[in-house]
Amino acid sequence: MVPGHSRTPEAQAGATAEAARAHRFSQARAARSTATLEDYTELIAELLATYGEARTADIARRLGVAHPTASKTIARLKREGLAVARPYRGIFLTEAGRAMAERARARHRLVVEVLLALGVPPESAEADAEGIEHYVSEETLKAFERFVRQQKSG
Amino acid sequence: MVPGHSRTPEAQAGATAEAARAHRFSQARAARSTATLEDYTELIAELLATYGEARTADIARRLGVAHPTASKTIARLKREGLAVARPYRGIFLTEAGRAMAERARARHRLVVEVLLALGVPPESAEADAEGIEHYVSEETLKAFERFVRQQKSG
DNA sequence: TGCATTTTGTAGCTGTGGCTATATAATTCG
DNA sequence: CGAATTATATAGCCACAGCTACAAAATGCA
Ligand SMILES: [Mn+2]
Ligand SMILES: [Mn+2]
Ligand SMILES: [Mn+2]
Ligand SMILES: [Mn+2]
Repeated sequence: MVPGHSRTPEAQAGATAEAARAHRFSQARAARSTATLEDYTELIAELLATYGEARTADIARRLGVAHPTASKTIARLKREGLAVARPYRGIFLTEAGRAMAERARARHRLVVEVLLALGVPPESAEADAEGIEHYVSEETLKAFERFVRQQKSG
Repeated sequence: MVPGHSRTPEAQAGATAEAARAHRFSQARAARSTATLEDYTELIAELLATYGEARTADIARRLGVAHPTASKTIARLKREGLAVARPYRGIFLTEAGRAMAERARARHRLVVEVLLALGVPPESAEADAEGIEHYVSEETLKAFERFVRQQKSG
C-alpha cells in the first residue's frame, strides 16, 4: 500500500507534504470557481466604461456563449451581490463588483505584460492570459510587478 | 447601442477584434475542461512511478476530494481512453494517458521554475502553478524554456 | 478459514456552466 | 401608433465536479 496511515517519522513527513499538496489542489479549485465571475465583472466594467452600458446580449457575444448562458451567470452575479440589472437597460456593478473587476483588470494586464516580457508571441500571450490570470496570487502579482518594473528600467 | 451589427469600416474592425476575443475565451474554456484530466493523469503517473500502484483512495486523498469524486473522474478517464482499472489493483494509464501525464508534468515543472525565476516565493509558486499550468500553450512553453535556459546561463 | 478492515462502487443530491427552442416584453422606426 | 425588430426570460436538456450515506466486495491477518 501507499503511505498515509503508518506512524514512522518518514510517513509523518510524507503525510504533511501530501496534505500541503491537497491544499494546493483545493486552492486551484477555489480559484477556478471564481474565474467566470472575474471574467464577467471585468468585461462588464469595460463595456460600461466604453459604451455606458453592458447588455446581456453584448456580454454573451463577446464571451462567445449563447445568451441564456450569460443570463444565468448574470443571475449568479446578482445573487452574489456583484451586479444589479436595470431591465432592458443592462447590467451594472455593485461596489463589490467594481472591486472585483478592477483587480481582474489589473491582473489581466500584468499577466499579459509579463508574458510579453518573457518573449511569448502576442497572440499566445493574450490567449493564455485569459486563463492564467485567475490563478495568480497576491504574492505572485507583486513579483510580477517587480519584474516588469525592473525590466523596463534595465 | 453597442457595436456589432452596423457596417461601417470601424464597426467591421471592432467586430473582428470582438470575435478574436470571444475565441480567446473559448480557448480558455476548452483548457479548463481538460485541467482535471491533466491533474489526474499527472498524479497517477507519479504514484505509479513511486509506488508501483495508484489506488482510487490514494488519488482522492492526495487531491483533497472525497473518494466518490475521484471514482467518477476516473470513470471519465477510462471513458476518454486515458486510463484503465484493474479491480482492486488500482489505476493504470494508457499510451494516451501517459502522453498527457508527461506533458502535464513537464509543463508543471517549467511553470514552477519560471515563477521562481521571477522571484515568486516558493509556496506561492507551487500553489499558483497548480492552476496556471493548464493554460500554458506550446508557444508560451517554448518561451518559458528559452527564458529559463538563458536565466541559468546568464 | 473466517472475519475485520480496507477498498471500491452506487445512489442521490447540489451547483456551475454549456446548449436549443420557445415565449414574452420593450424599443424603435416607418 | 402599430408593427417589426431586438432584447430578455424561461423551460428543459446535458456534462462535469463536488458532497454524504450506504452497500458490497476483496484483501489480509488472527
Ligand atoms: Mn480577464
Ligand atoms: Mn479570464
Ligand atoms: Mn500539475
Ligand atoms: Mn493542476
